[in-house]
Amino acid sequence: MDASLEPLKARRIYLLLRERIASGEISPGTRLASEPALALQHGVSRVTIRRALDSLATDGLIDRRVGAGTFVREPEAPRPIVADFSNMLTHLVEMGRRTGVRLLAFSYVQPPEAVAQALALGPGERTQRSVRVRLIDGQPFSYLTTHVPERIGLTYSEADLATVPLLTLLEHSGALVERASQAISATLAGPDVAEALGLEIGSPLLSLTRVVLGPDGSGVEHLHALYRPDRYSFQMELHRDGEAGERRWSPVPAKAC
Amino acid sequence: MDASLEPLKARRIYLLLRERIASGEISPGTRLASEPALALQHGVSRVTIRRALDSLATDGLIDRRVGAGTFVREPEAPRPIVADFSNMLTHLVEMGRRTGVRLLAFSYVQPPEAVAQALALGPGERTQRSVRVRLIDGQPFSYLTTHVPERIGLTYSEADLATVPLLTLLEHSGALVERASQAISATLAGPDVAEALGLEIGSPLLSLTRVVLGPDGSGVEHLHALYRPDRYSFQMELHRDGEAGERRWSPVPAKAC
DNA sequence: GCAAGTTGTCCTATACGCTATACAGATAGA
DNA sequence: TCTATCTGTATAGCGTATAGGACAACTTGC
Repeated sequence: MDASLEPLKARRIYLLLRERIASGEISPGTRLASEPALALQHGVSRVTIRRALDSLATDGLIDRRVGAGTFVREPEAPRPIVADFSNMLTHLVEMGRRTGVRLLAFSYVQPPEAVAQALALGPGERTQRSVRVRLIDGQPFSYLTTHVPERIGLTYSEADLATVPLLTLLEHSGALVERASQAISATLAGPDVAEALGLEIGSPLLSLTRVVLGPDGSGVEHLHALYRPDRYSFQMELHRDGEAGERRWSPVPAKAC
Repeated sequence: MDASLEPLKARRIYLLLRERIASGEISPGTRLASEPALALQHGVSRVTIRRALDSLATDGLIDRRVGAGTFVREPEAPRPIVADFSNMLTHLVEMGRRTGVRLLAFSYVQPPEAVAQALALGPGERTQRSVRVRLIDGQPFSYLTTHVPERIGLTYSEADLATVPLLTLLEHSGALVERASQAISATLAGPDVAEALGLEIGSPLLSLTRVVLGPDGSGVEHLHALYRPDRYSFQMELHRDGEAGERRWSPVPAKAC
């Protein structure tokens, strides 16, 4: 979780062991090789091994017992939030979890080239830019940067944005929301995002870019979202469809939530 | 490409800038902030900034001009592959791109606990484990670890696996493939994955875990896939559906490919 | 042409990652 | 109980990354 301040060699070994544990290659309850043994195996000093194990320990992945050894801990299952392909949070209500929003920035700006192009804006056309952090049970899990064309953004206030979902604001404002295209990728946490999400710089993040368009192809919203993978993931059910030779996966429609 | 011997801070800044360039956050042709400015922004010395820029320069991502500044170079256009929500590669044929597979490992093993559970295996039941790297135009973009119950895996050979898509093998073998559930997340590259994908250790990766089940709920395949985000991303089209007050996104069905 | 600002190069002092070693306290097995 | 082995802790020393300068060569805009 916080291996980013870690030196090079220790970080490498940390990632290596973390991968082996996560993949189940080293199953829970197993005793790891001793620190001197690991040092020998990896060709580093024992101090370096200890640094790696320290990180694993603060991640809660291992259990160190003096005199006995180091053991892989049973996962605690603080289950992350799960969203389906349409990015709706599911089961939030059933689980009795509370979400919140912190508005970090709000202003009207000249949008980045990529955003202007995606929203099909004219040259010089400005956008309302907002940066929000979403929380679940008081813990931040996503960092959202949105751009909305100025004429649409002016229909609601900064205070609205901090309380009402953006898409609701847009549809109440009369903007017609017809379709969207989104891409999912991965990236690293920069300094600002890392701080807002309570992460180390260089932590992995799930990245989502969504462009919402109206019926006439005009841009309504540009969303760039970064998620903590330990607290949020996309999940979807697929069904095998089609005739033999032409079979493929198709999505199972989302349950309302 | 190889900054692996690079020190800590310089490496971080290298990764950060590289990510921003790859994601288009800093568009091609743009001039970067000056080295002293970058040093100030990131709270490091100019020497460190220069180390990071050196790596970007040898990667061919930036263009440094004495007296003028540092500029983001136009990408050489190895556009990333795009997959839709059902994880089908799209437009591969139209683009005339060739994919390949390298088989890194193949054996029958006692599966990790998590896998055994997902596939609903009995205790002691073994699986066929394979590790493959997929290539596009000779470049690796994904690292796939699959587990298949032994009785199903025995119906095809190691050579088959290196040439024919796994799902095709499974369906030809008589296994009934009914549905699947998958989760998308993000993680960091460990040493082995990093080498196989030609990345630095600690690079961000898109992670997909898919469990394929037969009609009776029996496990058919467990897939753990890691993707280079610069060469691969998930993309999907959504449509706004439902009555007012109950509106939500639904997926636009994939085009056959 | 000139001034301001940029990258390229060199320097020294400091900070720190890493190694190597030693020893104390806890544990487990014979 | 005794012994081997493990983790926890501390120390000293080396090599190098980093900080913080200074200066030259070059470009751009005025």
